Amino acid sequence: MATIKDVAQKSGVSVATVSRVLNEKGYVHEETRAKVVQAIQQLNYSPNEVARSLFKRESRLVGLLLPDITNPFFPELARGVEDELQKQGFRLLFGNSDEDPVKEQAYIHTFLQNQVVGLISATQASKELNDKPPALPTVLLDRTHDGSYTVYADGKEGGRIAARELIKRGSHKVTVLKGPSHIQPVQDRFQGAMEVLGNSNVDFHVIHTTSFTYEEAEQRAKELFSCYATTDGIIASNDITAAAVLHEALRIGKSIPEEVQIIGFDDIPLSRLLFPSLSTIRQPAYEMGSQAAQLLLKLIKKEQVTAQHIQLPVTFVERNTTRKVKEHG
Amino acid sequence: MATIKDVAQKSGVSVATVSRVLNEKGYVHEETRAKVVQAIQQLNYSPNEVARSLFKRESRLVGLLLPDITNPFFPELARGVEDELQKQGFRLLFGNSDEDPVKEQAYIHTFLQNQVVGLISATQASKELNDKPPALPTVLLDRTHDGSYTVYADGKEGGRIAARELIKRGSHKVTVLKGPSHIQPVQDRFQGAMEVLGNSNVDFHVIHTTSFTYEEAEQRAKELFSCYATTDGIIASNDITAAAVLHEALRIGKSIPEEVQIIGFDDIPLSRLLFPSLSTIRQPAYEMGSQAAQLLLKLIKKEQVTAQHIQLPVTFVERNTTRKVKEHG
DNA sequence: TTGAAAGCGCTACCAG
DNA sequence: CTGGTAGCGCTTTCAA
Repeated sequence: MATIKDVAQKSGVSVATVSRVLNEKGYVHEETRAKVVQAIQQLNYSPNEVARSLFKRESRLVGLLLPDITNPFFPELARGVEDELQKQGFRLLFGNSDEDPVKEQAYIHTFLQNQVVGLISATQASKELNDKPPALPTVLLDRTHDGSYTVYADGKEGGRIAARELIKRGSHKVTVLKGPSHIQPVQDRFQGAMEVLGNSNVDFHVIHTTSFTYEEAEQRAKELFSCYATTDGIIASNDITAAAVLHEALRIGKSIPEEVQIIGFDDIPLSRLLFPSLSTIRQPAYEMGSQAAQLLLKLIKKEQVTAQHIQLPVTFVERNTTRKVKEHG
Repeated sequence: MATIKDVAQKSGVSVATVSRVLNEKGYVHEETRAKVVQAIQQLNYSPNEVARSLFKRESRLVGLLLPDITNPFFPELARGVEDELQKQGFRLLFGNSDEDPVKEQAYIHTFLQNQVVGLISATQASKELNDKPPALPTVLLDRTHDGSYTVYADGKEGGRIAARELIKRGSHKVTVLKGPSHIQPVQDRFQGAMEVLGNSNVDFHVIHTTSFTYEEAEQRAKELFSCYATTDGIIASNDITAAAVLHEALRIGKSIPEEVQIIGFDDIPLSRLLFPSLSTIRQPAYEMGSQAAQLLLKLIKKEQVTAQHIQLPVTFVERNTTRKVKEHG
C-alpha cells in the first residue's frame, strides 16, 4: 500500500501539499496539483482511513445495533440505514445484541473504541449514551425514549386501526395477543387496540406473550383456541405471531377469514406469502431505517434538526385473513 | 476519553509500562502493575483501537459483503458469521452489493482503507483479491471459485435429492425452474437435478429465470401452468420461487401435493410457515456462516488450514408440498 | 503557494 | 523491570 509519503516523493512535493490536494483545502498551484494527481494515479494511492481517523479523532463509521438480524423485521430496517449512509460515504459497523444488555454494552464499547461518529440502535441500552458528554450522536430506531432522538412508527394508531378494521368486518369476540411488555412500541400497539376495543361493544380478551418467537406463539395459539374457542377475530402482536395463529387455526380446521379473522403487525415480506395471505398493519421499515440514517447524519454534521422524534405512519394492508367489507354496498 | 498518557501520569509510570500491562507482554513488577490497573479503572480508560490499528497496520475488523440482507437466505448466514467473529473479538464491517460490481469494489476499497484483517463475501467480485499480494485473507461464502477459500453447500447433491424425492413420490412430468445461471451453486443444483432426471423415465422440462425476485417467479409460475398444465412435480430454484409457484398453483385451484408436488431450495424461515408448508432442500445457512468465519480466522492467524474448500451437506426437509411415501409399505 | 514539524494514541525497540 | 523514543499515515498550524 502506497502512503502519502510515496506520493510526495514521486511528485517531488511535500506531504503537506499532497494532503492539500487530497482534501481540496488550502491553496495549491494548478501545476503542482496536476503532478500530485498523476502520482496518485500511478501509485494507485488511496488515503489510509485509519490514520485519518486517528488524527481527526473520528472515523467515517457508524455503529448499527440490532436485536437480531434473523428476525425478518430487521433486514429492511438495516437496508434503509445502509443505503442512506452509503450514499454519504459512511460505513456500517454492525452487531446483534439479542437484547442482552451485556452484549449491547460490549458492542457500544468497541464501536466507541473504533471511533464511530454515530450510533443507530434498535435496542434498549443505548440511552445512557446521551447522559454523559461528550455524547456520541445516537438515534433510537423502532424504540422510543424521551431524552433521545428517535424514529419509530405510530404503534398506537396501528393498534387502533387493527381493532377498528376487525370490528368493521364483523368480529364480535376479539382476542388480543399482547407482546413483550418491556418494548414500548409493542405496548403502544396494545394500548391503541385496547382503546378502540374498550369503546366498542365487542367482547375481548388478552393473552400475554413474552417473546416474538414462533415457538412461543405456537404454544399460545393452541391455548387460545382451546380456552376461547369462539373467538372470531385475533389481533396479533406481530406477523410472526400472526403466522403461528394462522397455522394453528388452519390445523384445527377453522376457516379463515370466515370463522376467524386475523390481523398481524409489521408487514414483513413473509406476510403476503402466507396462505391465506396475511392482513396486517404495515410499518414502513425501510423508510424508518432511512430516516434514522438521515437524522443521524444531520446530528453528526451538526445541522439544524427540527424534530427530535420522527413518527412514521402505519397503514392497513388488506389481504385475505380479513373479510371484505362492501363500502356503502 | 482518557489516553494512555493520562494513565501513565496518574500511575506515575511511563506509557511504555502502561502499554506492557495493557498487552500483558514484557516484564512488569507486580506492584507497578497494580498501580497501573488502578489508574486504568479510575480513569475508566480503554485503549483506542484506531491508534492500535494504525501502528499495527491492521485492525480487528472483518468485512462482510452480501448481495442483499433483505433476501431471507442471508440473515442466517450473516448471523453465523457474526456470532463466530464476535466470540473471538472481531467486529463486522457490513455492506450490501446488490451484485453490482461497482458497489462491490467500492465496499472492498473502503474495507481496505479501514484496514480490515479479512473479508467474507457472498458475491462475485472478491476473487481478484487473491491475485496480487499482499492479499487480504478472503473466504467466499455460498460461492465457489477454484483459487479461493470457499464455504458452500452441496448444491449438486441437493438437485439430485430433489429430483429423486419427487420421482419417488410419483411425479411423472417434472418442471425444473433454473435460477440465474451466472451463480455457480445455482447451476450445480440444476445440474444435479438434470442428472437424475436424465437417467429416469419421467418427462421433464426446464424454465429459466434470471433473478430470485418473487415478482419474476410469479410471472414464470403463470407461464408454467398455462404452457405445461399437466406438470405434476416442480423443482424450484429456491424457496422464494417455490412460494410463488405454490401461490399460483393454489390460485388456479391445483391441490397440493395431490396434483402437483413442489420442492424448494434453501429452507429459509418462511418455508415452514407457508401453507401447505414447503418441502425443501435445506442449506445449513447459519453453519455456513459460522464455518466461513472460522476458516477466515485461521487464515488471519496463519494457522494451518487443511481444506481450501468446505462443502457442507444439504438435507431433504419433508413437509407438505410433497406426498408421503410409505417405506416398504 | 509551499514545506517543516508537531502530534493524534499507541506499540516496540533499545538502553539502562 | 522500566523509560525514552521513534514512528504507524495523516492533517494542520506556522513560517517562509
